Amino acid sequence: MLKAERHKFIITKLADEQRVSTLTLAQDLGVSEDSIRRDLNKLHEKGLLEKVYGGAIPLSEKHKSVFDIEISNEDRKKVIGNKALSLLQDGQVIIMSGGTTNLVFSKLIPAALTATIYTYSLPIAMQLSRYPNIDLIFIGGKMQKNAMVTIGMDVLQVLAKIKADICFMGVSSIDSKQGLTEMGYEVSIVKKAMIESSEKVITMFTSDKLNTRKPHVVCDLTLLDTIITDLNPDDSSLEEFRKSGVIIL
Amino acid sequence: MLKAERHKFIITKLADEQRVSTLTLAQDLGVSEDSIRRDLNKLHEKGLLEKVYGGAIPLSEKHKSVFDIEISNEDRKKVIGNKALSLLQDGQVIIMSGGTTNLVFSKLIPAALTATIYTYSLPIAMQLSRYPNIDLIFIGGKMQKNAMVTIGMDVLQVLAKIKADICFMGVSSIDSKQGLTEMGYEVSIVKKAMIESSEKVITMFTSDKLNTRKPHVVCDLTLLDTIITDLNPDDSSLEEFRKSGVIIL
DNA sequence: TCTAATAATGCAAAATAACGCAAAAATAAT
DNA sequence: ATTATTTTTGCGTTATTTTGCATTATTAGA
Repeated sequence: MLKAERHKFIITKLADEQRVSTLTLAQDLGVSEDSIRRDLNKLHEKGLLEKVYGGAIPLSEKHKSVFDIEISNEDRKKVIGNKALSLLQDGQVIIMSGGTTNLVFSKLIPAALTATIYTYSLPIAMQLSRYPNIDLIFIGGKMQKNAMVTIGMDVLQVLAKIKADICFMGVSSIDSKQGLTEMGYEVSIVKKAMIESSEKVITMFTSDKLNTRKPHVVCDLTLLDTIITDLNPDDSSLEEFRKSGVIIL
Repeated sequence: MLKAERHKFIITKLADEQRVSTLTLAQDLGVSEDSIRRDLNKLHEKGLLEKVYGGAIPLSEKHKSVFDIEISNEDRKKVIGNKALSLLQDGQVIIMSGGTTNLVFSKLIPAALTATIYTYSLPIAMQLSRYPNIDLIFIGGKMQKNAMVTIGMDVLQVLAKIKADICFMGVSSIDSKQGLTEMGYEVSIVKKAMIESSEKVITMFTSDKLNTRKPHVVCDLTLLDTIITDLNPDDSSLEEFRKSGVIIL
């Protein structure tokens, strides 16, 4: 049994049972407890588990790196993303806002897509950088660190100069009367600029955002071309939106 | 038995059993363990398997997500990063280039540091976005997708307008005669601009980059203020650099 | 505080790997 | 064919890694 196999076994068992004990592992794998301890130390160094007295437990959420982003309601967001795929066409110029909905959407984009995409979100840019046929342009500026997006004048200046075919916009809050609203003033300004620069505006949001409000207004529903939710397009809770004439997917 | 046949056998067996041992393979194929080791090394170089003590295992499906970045020689890079920490001061304006050395360095920065940092590397920006007291500015532009950095005119324009106290620069190649050189033309231009915009220029590189060359010249040694390697500052292989008067950490 | 369990450390033996080298084998050149 | 050249191979030697044990800390819990 190779050391690497032991490591794999330990990781697997840990994921399975949420805890492993030094003694049990030693018996399972037929090696001394010392070896197991050394394995556990190695795996701990690699940041794959948390050592505790008597064994090990999975990594606590805190120590995870910035690079793995927590996505809530991922399933719903996949539903939304899949609907959005139908709007993509080769050759488009696209603006993508930040947010985890857009991030999930990015992962669903077919590898062959040819397009030019502007974004100001770090995680989305990283995701899109694996697509060989996408011209990717990052809109620089001051970083809003929690959301990992750029904001401010620099962003507005760039947006003012471009003209996109379509923009995919995640939203914080949407309400049939108030329209789109955001928590941060600066983000709301950036979104306004995005809308200005795009031929078509697609908003994507999970149904829990429905009929909620935030301090800063982005725009009202009339400026939106399409909204995409995880709900069935003719769900009753979308009634008000249907009246406003926006396309619902 | 031809070498190519052995290779094929090894790959097949590995796919089959998820592990191969040097000893067993030697017996199976009727050659010495040395030959098997050489085979395994070759196959490892080709990126077809993962070598481990006692044999080999299939490639770990690690960097499946764009978000986890493979860092080679991480230990050495940590040594470099730790040395570089001594150059940080509160209140500095800093430019950071891309590269994994800088990424490792970023992770080592003390949480309390107050500074303004410009960067054009997505992974580094993500990493730095967890520091509460750092003003982070991302330099936008067209993305060079494999390196996850922006390049081109937009980057140059921003760099031309800023004046930093210090810049931390990873390098592809350095040679005591040729100076700094890069694989890509555009990256070389960006680095030139970085140097222009910075009071002090710090270059960081692992010792395997020493005395190597790439097509595009960035600058010669005289423009560098400090170089940081994983070697002891008075290592003999740094002799030429000492003569040029640059500070060596 | 005391005690039993668990961990860390240093060490030597065994296993494995790396290195240099010369013989053997394969390949290319004449 | 045969000579020259490169590649491959196995062996001896020297590192490096792994392992279990003995010993010495450290920890958790009564």
